[in-house]
Amino acid sequence: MTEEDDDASDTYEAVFTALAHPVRRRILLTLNFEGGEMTAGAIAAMFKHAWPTTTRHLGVLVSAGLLHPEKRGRTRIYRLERKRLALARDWLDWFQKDPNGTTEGGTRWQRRRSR
Amino acid sequence: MTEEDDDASDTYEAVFTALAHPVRRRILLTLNFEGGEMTAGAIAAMFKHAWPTTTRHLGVLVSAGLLHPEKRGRTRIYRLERKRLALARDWLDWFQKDPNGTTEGGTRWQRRRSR
DNA sequence: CCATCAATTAGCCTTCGCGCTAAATTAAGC
DNA sequence: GCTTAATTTAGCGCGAAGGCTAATTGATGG
Repeated sequence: MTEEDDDASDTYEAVFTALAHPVRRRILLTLNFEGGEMTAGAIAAMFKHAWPTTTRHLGVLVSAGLLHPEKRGRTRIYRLERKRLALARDWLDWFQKDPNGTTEGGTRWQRRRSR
Repeated sequence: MTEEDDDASDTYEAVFTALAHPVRRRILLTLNFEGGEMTAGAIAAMFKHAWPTTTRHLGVLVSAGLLHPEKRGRTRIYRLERKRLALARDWLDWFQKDPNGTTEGGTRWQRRRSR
């Protein structure tokens, strides 16, 4: 039970840490826009910084589970893992609904965004 | 136009960086569960680490716009800013819907979570 | 097989995050 | 007004993040 909690905590830590850097967010957004898959070269070409820097960012995204790498010939393809992003989205969703089902505590609960 | 983008980028950077640390996520969750408001002392009492450490975490959350501080007598009350959390949630939401309205690119688009 | 292209790995350096303790602030209470 | 309680500010130390260049791997093509 305690271990499960730690695992979950580690998961969120990795995901939100990965999302914290603008370069990594831009990689995710572009990947999303481009259909979910890109080569390392195409991703590295987006930035002015050195290629190894991009490689490192890709590593962070992969170990957070947000990207999945696949070797194809001499190029490497990175695929977006939308389920992992949904996990973070769902965590944030807790703050938009009634926290525990009770109405105690004073603050009234507005239900925003019906969709 | 470019400045607006930078501002937005800074906003997301601050918010996701704030969310990256387990202590700060726990503060937000507890605050949510407790109705949205707590004193600094009550928050600090949740953790085994020193009080100034909590003060610093609260500072990070405040400058990310996720918490709003209010002086009341000699105690300080921190209030949860749910709109700010919704902003991060909405950013993540882009990855769960059709990215640009077109169906090109191959990946089929599933619409998860009807609620 | 040798050269080349795609990408990663190794190693360096600087800045930043986050823990601590000690000192300072500020409001209440007697 | 002095003490006590609530909280922040100052400053230190260490380890990790994130940039760079140089070197290495591994698949392709001639």
